[in-house]
Amino acid sequence: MTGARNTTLTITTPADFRLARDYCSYGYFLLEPNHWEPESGTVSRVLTLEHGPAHVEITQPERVPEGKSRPKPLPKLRCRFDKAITKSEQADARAQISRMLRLDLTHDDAKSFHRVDPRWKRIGRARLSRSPSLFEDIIKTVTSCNVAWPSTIHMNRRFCEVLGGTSPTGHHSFPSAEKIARTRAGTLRGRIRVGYRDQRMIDLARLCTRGEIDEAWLTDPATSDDECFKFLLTLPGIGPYAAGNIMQLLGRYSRLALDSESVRHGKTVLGMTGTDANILKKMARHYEPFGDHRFQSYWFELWDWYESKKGRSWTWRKKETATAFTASKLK
DNA sequence: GGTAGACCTGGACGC
DNA sequence: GCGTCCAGGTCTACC
Repeated sequence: MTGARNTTLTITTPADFRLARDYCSYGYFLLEPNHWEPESGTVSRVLTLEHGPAHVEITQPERVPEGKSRPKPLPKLRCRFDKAITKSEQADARAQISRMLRLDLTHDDAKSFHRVDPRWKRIGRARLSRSPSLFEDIIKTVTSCNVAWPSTIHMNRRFCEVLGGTSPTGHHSFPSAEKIARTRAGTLRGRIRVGYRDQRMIDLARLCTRGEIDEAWLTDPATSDDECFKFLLTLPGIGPYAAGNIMQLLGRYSRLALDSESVRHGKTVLGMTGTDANILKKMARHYEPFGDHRFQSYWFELWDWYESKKGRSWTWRKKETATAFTASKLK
């Protein structure tokens, strides 16, 4: 994907940002159209821009500091597109990449979290990756409800293959809200296999296109976590788990997103006993001391457990996780 | 406010 | 290869 006219952007990151660690920090990095190449440390995916889809490859350059032998990542990213993109598209691409990689979370924000939960200071975990858009995060969350992980992978792949746009090098994008809003329920059900989620996803897309899901309001510090959570619960297909998960994707970490994996974690790692409902209550109490960082503490504990089984997340391969990360194989 | 059952898909299992 | 069972979170109806 080289070409003299193709655009390359450089994006400055916070000093503590590490592409491998911070991108491979949440399960969505394994879902299409996202791709992580462990050998080269490259993030790639298609971004939807004003003049059409553009594939981007993102790397973090390294340099060997004077007097040292090991290379250290530089606080910048190199973003190579498969076509030339306009100035306004470049600004949009920067914003989408920044959202995806949580570049808005500063080194000081990370320090605040580590003061509350010092367990993650050494490895430096604080950021959780997400999608370039809130709409994609919402739909991905719905594809993760009431299914096993392989089905979530399949739904996201089909979304891109069936409804996504195509970049000049033949890569598919995640479909826009406008595209899904215009799609028939039968297409979602028959070709993307989303089942009963079909109409709910179309309704979510229509709410997005009408501006009724206002990311600026949802992320405004003046909007309380309770207001945000209550609003999310009014959305079709969004219950307590999905609302909690969308909260963390919005950068609000004061709530947990409790599901069957939480029960497993409570039993397996925290040694909790009782009915599932009892364990969920115990989980909620267990993470209270982490306050506004509850989800980060919970999630990195869960992630650490996966890594104890499967190695560091930045060594995982998408294909292998489709079969290796099912509940029965993680017990 | 709490709870039972339906909603779909796909993996696991038995034959 | 086929049929059956089950897991998974949300929604609705009902008590």
